[in-house]
Amino acid sequence: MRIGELSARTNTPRRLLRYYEEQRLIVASRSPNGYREYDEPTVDRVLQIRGLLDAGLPTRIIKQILPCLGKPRALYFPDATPEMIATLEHELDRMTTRITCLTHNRDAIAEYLDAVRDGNPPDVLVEAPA
Amino acid sequence: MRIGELSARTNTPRRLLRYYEEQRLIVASRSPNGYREYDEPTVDRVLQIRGLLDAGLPTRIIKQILPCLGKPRALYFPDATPEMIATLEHELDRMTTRITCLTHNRDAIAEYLDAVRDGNPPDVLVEAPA
DNA sequence: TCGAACCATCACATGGATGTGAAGGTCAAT
DNA sequence: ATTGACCTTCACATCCATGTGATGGTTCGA
Repeated sequence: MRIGELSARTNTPRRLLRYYEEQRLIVASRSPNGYREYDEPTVDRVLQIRGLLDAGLPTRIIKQILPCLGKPRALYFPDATPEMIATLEHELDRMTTRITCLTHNRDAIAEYLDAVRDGNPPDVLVEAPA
Repeated sequence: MRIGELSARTNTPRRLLRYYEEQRLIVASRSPNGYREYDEPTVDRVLQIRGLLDAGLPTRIIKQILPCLGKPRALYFPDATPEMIATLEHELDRMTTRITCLTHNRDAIAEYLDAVRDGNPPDVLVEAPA
């Protein structure tokens, strides 16, 4: 498919698809006329990239992580240098921390919203900032 | 305490503490000489801010979320306008999505690392990109 | 009284993910 | 043959969280 369709199906601006390619997160072949041509799996890949990006990972890291993910696990299997392993381990920790933090705060917000929704707003209303 | 101590205790550059104040995420009183003066709870607050920031929330959102969090729940209780509730609900969804995505990918990475560590690297090594 | 270690404000720089638009090629339908 | 909807590259702009440094005030101990 061409960039327009990929853009539509992933809900991602064309600009960004080109950017991801520039960052070597995705690849595209070219039609004789120079148009980018994407294959089907790219759709999922872009979705995953967006997810990770939105989750706060920079493209630099995503680039390292992606190859270790998809179904056909070993499809692209870069030499797992110790240095890269270390990066992954580090990022693993960061992700766990993030998850904890996010979960924590999400639960707090949920609880808060529940309280408000039940017409059961917090007991005291001490101060309302300007 | 003054900014130096807060910076040390939260492991946060002074520059950022001033920035958070500018974004109205924290407040500081001033000593007669103009120095910022922080109270104890600010330490936790900064930590929480950093966590949320690292989790990918922008200060704009954090500002809205923070008041709904801390222990003395109703301490700052802005009028919960329907519009703000909507924002919170929306952000709640986003956080959940994020958590799912992060968890998903983290598990995949963990699994991958386990495999590599066990001297049990993926079966096939198809292609190593330049 | 001098220097070191704080603090202040201001302002400009950077990096990463994006937005936006110009200038132009391709192609299908009219 | 022209129009309109695609596509290309290039380049500059924006937002946000940060870095960095200039310039100067305050406080304290040697």
